[in-house]
Amino acid sequence: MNDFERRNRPLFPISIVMELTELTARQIRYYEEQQLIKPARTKGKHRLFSFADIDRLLEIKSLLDKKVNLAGIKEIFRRRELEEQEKALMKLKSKERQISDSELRRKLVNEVLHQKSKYANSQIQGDLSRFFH
DNA sequence: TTTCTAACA
DNA sequence: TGTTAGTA
Repeated sequence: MNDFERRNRPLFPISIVMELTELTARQIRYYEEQQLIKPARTKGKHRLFSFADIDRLLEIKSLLDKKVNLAGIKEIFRRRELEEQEKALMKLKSKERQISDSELRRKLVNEVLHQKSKYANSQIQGDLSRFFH
């Protein structure tokens, strides 16, 4: 199990979350109603919170202390998600470039080893394969 | 007993 | 946001 799965695993009933966050059940349910958190549910419809949910609730509490209203908090979370998506996209693009580079290298090596280069007939066509593994 | 939803204060 | 009613 990786860290992401660990952080997002639904484990705690609302009573535990109330203790950890010092929020009332009413507040926790209300923040969910306002889409600031999305705890999982048991088959009996009871909420199950993850460590990530708890972190989020603590941050909500902190921001409310700083006089940020729920709309503002929602906006902050929205921007953070956009940043993360942007970051994930850059990572994918980077990976694609790496694949392209390795593919290009593979083709070049293949050309030289099989003397397919347009310089195959030049005098430097000598055995370049010794430069590759 | 705990938690849930809905509704009123 | 607190509180209460009636449930599952």
